[in-house]
Amino acid sequence: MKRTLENISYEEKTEALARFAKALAHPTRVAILEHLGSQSCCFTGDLVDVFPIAQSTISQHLKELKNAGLIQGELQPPKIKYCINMNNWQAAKALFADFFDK
Amino acid sequence: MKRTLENISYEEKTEALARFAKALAHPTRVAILEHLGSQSCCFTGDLVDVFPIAQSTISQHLKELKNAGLIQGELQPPKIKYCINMNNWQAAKALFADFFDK
DNA sequence: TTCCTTTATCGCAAATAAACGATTAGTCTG
DNA sequence: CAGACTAATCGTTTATTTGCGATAAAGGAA
Repeated sequence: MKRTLENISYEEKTEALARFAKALAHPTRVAILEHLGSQSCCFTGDLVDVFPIAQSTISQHLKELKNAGLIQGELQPPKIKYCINMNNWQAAKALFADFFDK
Repeated sequence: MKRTLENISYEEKTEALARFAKALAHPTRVAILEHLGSQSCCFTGDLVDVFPIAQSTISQHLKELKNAGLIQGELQPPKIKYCINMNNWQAAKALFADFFDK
């Protein structure tokens, strides 16, 4: 990849939408968010119990969701409580709504 | 990947959302859809002119969008006219709207 | 049929993503 | 400080994605 000299650049909205979409591009991450939505918050350990995948894998998915800005973690020793980042969640919601309104 | 014995299965809605999201997970594909939305339809060749990427690359992106069901091609010799698949577009729209309404 | 135009596919290379087990890093409690 | 517990990171393997040029299809026109 990246074999072209110049990188194409798109509108910031386009890039942002693609970034959010990428975060949602894996069913496990969607499921995590759904779970998070219904509980409003939860701990990593809860997810490990819910989903039959390794703890490290879940941690990675959480990391990506965090990087995308869709969730945020709050230290609550000895656990970490993850919640949806409502600001960015609303931003994403608006982006998608806008996008599909064509 | 896929090193676990059993494949986890998710709700169909979850999978569907992830599939659509995957299709939107690349800025070029988002841009193609935006372009398609503003024109309602267009030809592959148009896109090659608009985006500074190889024709084969665009063809691949179109293929993925087609596989995801977001667009459809109509033979209009010697070209192919691509349009948004409104049925699936609306379905995707509803899925995302639902998802973000948490 | 042969040529021309358009688009899809093939084959390859490089980059990312996905998953796991093992280890490390934090943060209390005793 | 030592131990216990939770979650993140590391290192590896495998799969998927992205991109390109080159080639093949497909269709209509000459």
